[in-house]
Amino acid sequence: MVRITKGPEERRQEIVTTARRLFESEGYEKVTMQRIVEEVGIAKGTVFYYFESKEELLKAVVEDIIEQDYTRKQALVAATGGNGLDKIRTIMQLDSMALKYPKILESLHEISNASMHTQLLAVMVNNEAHLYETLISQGCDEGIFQTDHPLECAEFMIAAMQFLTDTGIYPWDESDLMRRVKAFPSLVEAILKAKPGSFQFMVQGRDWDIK
Amino acid sequence: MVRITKGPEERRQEIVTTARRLFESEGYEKVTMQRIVEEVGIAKGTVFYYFESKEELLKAVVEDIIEQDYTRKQALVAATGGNGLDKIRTIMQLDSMALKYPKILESLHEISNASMHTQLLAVMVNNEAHLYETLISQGCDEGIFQTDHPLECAEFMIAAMQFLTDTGIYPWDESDLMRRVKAFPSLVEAILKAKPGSFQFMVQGRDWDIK
DNA sequence: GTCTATACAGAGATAGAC
DNA sequence: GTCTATCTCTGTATAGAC
Repeated sequence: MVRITKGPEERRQEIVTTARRLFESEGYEKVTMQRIVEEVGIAKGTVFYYFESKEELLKAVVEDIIEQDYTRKQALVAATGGNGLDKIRTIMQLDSMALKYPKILESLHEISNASMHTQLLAVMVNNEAHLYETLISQGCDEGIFQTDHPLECAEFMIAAMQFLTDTGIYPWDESDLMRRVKAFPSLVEAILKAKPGSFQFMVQGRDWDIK
Repeated sequence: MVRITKGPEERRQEIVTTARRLFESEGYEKVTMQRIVEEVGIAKGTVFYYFESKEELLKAVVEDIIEQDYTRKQALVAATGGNGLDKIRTIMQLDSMALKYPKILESLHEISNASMHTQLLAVMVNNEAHLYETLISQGCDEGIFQTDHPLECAEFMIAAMQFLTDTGIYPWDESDLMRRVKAFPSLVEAILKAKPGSFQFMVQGRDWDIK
């Protein structure tokens, strides 16, 4: 058989990218190592040369997703002007966009995806919380928010909102989703002691109202 | 070989109980069907007669856990007097007890357990939220809380608190856990617009302060 | 250092006898 | 309703070619 040698970083990234695509579209448990190596066009042993196990590969994929997402958001925040609320609005709206598109297949409620989703969620909470913390602190300085625990506020809100709306984690009813998203603004405003209506943007421009 | 026939419900429950014990102590993914049937003392085919797949068996186990937990809490609430806050305190303290003991083995942070934990968490949120909703509404009537969304408040708080403190879901640092739990009272008070200090009991009588 | 090819124990699942 | 026997295919390990 033809032997193709590539630089180690290139090959590694190739595996991660392919695995990510397959995991995202068909679920971690359903995708076999066999399938991955066929798609990449390498031998089975090669994957195990780069990653000790399937779980290690999953970790790498999760890091890949998080890193990409985080970088994009941080750049966006840096490029955005305005007060803390304006900046939070910017990244929150980015989230709602990102949530819609690539989840079509995922939302086939598979328990099989749970390991991947949970890990993703946990790492995301860790990362995003620090981003939000900065913006919440800024808002406190500007007098539009008020809290003694900006980081914990951020973690609390992100964890709850992600968990309660991600249909990849659990097949929530559509009516449950609507109900929850409609309540989010007042909940967030209560936590941050923000002016009523500040977070109303969270339910606007969405299909929640129409359905 | 000896052939033992039992009533279908008895046998089913026997399988669920054994599977639950093994899943809880060693993790869902690590426990094989082979292991389960050996422990129960039946043939492999029998399990597949009762449950279509290993995942179906997991569902049954999760329901078993939730049901037991929910029944106990509901009875406790019914037996407790006082206002909404008193009752919430009662079940919240029950939680912290339940969390401590049977998790010793689980807290070996295994990705393998994620599917089970996530499912458990989601079903628990669904169930407990309704319990808390009643108590929050009662508190609103009594003038000690204030919210337009008692159910969504409940879901939000339960999801966030469980997710951020369950080391079976993700191996959080101990310092993260302490930090978060210490912030919970003021976050919950903000959401429910309760009197400052109302939920201070959440951090008392715990080991958080000592460590 | 990179990679292929192949081997293998053990997993979840199934068919059909009892 | 329960058993045994058996199937397929998985994740993983490894020997050795380039």
